[in-house]
Amino acid sequence: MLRTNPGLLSFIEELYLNQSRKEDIILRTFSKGDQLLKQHQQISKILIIKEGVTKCYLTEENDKDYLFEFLGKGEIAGEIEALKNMDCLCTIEAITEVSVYALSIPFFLSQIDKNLEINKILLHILADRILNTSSRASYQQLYSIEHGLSKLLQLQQTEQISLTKDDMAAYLGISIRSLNRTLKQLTSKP
Amino acid sequence: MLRTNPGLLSFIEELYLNQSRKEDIILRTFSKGDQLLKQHQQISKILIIKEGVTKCYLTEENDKDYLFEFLGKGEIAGEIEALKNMDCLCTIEAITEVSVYALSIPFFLSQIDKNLEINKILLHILADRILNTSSRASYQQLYSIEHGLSKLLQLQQTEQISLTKDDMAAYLGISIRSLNRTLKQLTSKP
DNA sequence: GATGTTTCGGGACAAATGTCCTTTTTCCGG
DNA sequence: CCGGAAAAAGGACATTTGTCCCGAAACATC
Repeated sequence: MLRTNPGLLSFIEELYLNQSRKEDIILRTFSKGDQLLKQHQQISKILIIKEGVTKCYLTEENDKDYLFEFLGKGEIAGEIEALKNMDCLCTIEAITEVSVYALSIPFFLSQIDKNLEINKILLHILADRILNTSSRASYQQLYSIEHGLSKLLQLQQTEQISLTKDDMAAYLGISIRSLNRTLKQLTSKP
Repeated sequence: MLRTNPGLLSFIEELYLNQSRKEDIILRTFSKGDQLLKQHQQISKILIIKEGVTKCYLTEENDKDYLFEFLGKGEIAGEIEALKNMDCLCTIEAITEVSVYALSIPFFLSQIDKNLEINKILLHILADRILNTSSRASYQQLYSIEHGLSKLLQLQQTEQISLTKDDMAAYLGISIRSLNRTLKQLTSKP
């Protein structure tokens, strides 16, 4: 639900501190609501989240949002777009204060081209993401919306964040009306 | 819908012909209905499809199947499980006669460990798969079932295969009853 | 504090979908 | 060719979900 990757974070942290040029990896901060990457636009940097939580979503042609995941510490964004040289697939938006390590694209690609270790790390990241996406897709068939919703509510507790109802509905893939109904059920029953 | 990867196929073909030991990559054939990999079981080989079409699905605890994709020439299976050293996520089943290149797991992992080129190839494969899965997930929100269904029917025409209704329903994520209804609509209207 | 404006929740209805069960079709063995 | 079993199709109903819209609450303005 909230994805994190501590291993990648410490790896990048080290890269950041040891870099010779001081332009390959820079630190950036964003305020709540800022868009780190925008759907259909060219990416400017590859981002690794150092602190904070973002949401990753895409807006479909019918104006509905499809919210893929919440990204936390150590999660990476933009790497697929860089690899495939394509425009941004989805929008990454800060839902808390966020700080990130931003790698320049040439730097990232040159590393991919020659650094075996980074390749392996990235391979595992992408594999994890596939596992995550796949299991979520089937999860939404298997479990009831109640189940997903209560996990969302939990997430807000533990992370001390507050999601808008729009976000919750977009994540669960339902309308706000349905969300309200389910919320009412949840609060009355248990 | 039917995924293929001609580039990977010719790459493996070459590896196969040039291998020194004759056990790293072997050829295998399967009949329609055979299961190449089975969910929850350990994988024995990494497979690359040389010829034929398979379906990739997982059976949920409520006994419903979730059909991810149809895999054709050049598609790979088992690589994520090998990488993450885990049991098979889904079942791969032949829906036509199928022949595959089967790589031994130690061979595959040793290549990953030291061969930069294979790493890069795999990276692109996984990136493609993420793009594919993501766009399909949102696609199913955006487009009507009619749309997906007519694409399925087309696929059967062009590939000269015939899917069972169960498969079609599992792919579309609906019940057979719904599938029948939609089929009727499709045949009456246009 | 009254009034207008915006946001939010929920009622009412319609559409879509699943489940259950009956009817129809298909397929075999005799 | 017939009868019966098995598979497929479809009718009927219940449930879920979405859309539309109205009224209540929150907020701002004067």
